Amino acid sequence: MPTQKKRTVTIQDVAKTAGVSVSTVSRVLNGKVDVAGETQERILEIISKLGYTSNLAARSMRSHRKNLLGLVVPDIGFPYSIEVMKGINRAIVESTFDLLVYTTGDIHKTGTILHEQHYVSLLNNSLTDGVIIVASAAAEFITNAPIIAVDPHIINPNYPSVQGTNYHGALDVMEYLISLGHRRIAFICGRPEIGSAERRLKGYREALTQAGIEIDEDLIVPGDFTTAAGHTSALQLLRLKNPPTAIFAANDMSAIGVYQAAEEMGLRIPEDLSVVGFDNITEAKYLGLTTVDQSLSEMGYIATQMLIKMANKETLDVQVHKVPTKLVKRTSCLAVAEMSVAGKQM
Amino acid sequence: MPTQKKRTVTIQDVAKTAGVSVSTVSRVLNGKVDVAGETQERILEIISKLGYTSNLAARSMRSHRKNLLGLVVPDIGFPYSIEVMKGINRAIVESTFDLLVYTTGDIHKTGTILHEQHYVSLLNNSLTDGVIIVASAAAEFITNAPIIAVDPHIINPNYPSVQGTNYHGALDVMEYLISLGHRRIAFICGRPEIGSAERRLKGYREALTQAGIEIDEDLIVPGDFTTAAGHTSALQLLRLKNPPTAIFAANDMSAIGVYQAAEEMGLRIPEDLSVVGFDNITEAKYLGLTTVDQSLSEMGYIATQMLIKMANKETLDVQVHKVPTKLVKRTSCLAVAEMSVAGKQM
DNA sequence: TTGAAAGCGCTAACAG
DNA sequence: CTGTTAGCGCTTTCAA
Repeated sequence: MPTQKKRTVTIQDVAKTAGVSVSTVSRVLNGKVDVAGETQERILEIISKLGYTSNLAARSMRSHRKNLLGLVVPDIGFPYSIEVMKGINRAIVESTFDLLVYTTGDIHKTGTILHEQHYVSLLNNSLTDGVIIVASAAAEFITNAPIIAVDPHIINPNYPSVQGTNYHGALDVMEYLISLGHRRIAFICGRPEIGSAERRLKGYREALTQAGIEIDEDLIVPGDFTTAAGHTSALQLLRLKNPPTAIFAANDMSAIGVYQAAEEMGLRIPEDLSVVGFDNITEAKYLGLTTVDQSLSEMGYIATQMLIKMANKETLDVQVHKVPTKLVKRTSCLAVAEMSVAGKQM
Repeated sequence: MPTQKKRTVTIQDVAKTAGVSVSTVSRVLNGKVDVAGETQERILEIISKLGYTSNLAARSMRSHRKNLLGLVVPDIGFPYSIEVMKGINRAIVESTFDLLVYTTGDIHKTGTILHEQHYVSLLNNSLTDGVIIVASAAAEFITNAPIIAVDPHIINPNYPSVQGTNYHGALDVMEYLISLGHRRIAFICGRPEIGSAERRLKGYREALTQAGIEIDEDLIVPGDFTTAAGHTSALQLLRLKNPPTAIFAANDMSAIGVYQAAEEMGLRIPEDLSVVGFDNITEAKYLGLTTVDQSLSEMGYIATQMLIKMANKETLDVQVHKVPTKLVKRTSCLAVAEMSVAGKQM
């Protein structure tokens, strides 16, 4: 392996080479003003000549402000995490903070709540000035530095959080479908342990009640946010004696399952069947399916800004920040594609 | 702010509470066998009661193996980085390593080469067992632990790397376009300082030469991988007295610019104009544009596996690993959308 | 089987 | 303006 030093260059080496004490070097490193110009220059030169880099670990151990934010996310490869990270990224760009993302690659690799708590502590107790936790299942965290949760599973967590308006989004969906003349509208559930999924279901029920449409429990079918489950449940619905004319899926992954099922049954969307999915992050948006955009990226952006405020010891205006959802109506694939190009939504 | 301890719980606190020395606690923490079963249980209990988490910084400073890999990316919000991260994520899941991603959010925030080198050292000299660096511009790195580069700008870097077969991919594109009967094929360049962009251009030229088509330098126009530049250059091309019948864009972002330009000129794709873009990661794939898939995610996957080998002190079979590109022919948006659903490429 | 003590590389008083 | 000194929290000999 080329280009590798045998031993790491430390502040000691720099000090020795420069003929000064380590504290002087440290001062230069930290941009303190009380160093003679000549000394400073010499040290800087030696630093770059030796290829010295300060040891993050040692530095974090001593000083308190690190200008580093942490992000704990179960994986970094799925659309959901990616959307949130886009927003976080934007806020980081605008700030003076850097970002350290910690991931185990897979939520199933290690367990959940315990590990979330562990990683939050790991980062916050040593390296970072605060951490963002995405889709957290834990009810509380032990940490010195501030934390903020994006879309926590718990509805009323014990920590500041950013959440989408899931209930109202569901109301919007139903209002739209009902305005289209639908009376038999089915709902494909999300994972019941997740707060946001339950709010969507609640909105579904409430909208029917308000519209004076009797709730048919046969039209409420299980799901788990996957395309496979959406597919299965949609088939079940479409084979009913009295099938629904519209299906509201708890997320866009499930909606794609519905799309597949409709295709297999030879049904056309939206002529024969209206399909709406919550979320707007997967290929559903290219299939002409109407979706609810809860702007995950916006949630990441706002969360980061809130965290930075906390790291700067400013107080927060609200403990729970709500990001509004938006119904995105679509009719065909081509229309979408052209729209996204015209709007330069790259 | 609720749920926050005033002071971080340290190994000292655990030791004191358990009535043992810190070294005993440390032994338990590190799974050493020479601890009495009874003592171990008691300590474990106290650890969880106190909510103790070991300080990553302090730990890293003393021990050498950290089971942690680093990733340095200029940003985590752009399609390019995201694709690579998907593959890295997959490899991490399969391994015993965790991943720490370091980003400044934006390549322009801080500078480039110097900062890349800095971050690599930062991670590798303290926290991680090795780092992956994406789209690196630096020619060399000073680091103790191993590094691997994904798609480095430099063609022959001084460190192990994973690269796409850019030259051959370009050859494939040209073969395809020529087989369609095109003779006037234009090329929109990428950033000239980037090795992979230059290889694509080289492939373009070589293919023309081999096909006995004279190279018209007017058909080779500048670009910088952005949609805007692709748009401008495409307009320039299409307004030529003798315009091209096909355009090969150095990446898919530029290809979208071409798509926009064609639309403005009232040209239909592919009837009036064939468009091919290198890369397969943006919405280009939903616009019916033919693209070259260089499987960035595969590159991330392989790089991670190579890095793990190095971290385990195994030797590498090759210093430069080539990941083959693949031409993805498309004719219309709908076809693609259906294809991707049928294939369940979520 | 356990404890005491020596640092890892760094920053932050405190003197000078 | 600069050096001395004392740890940060942890792992790791070395003794007991």
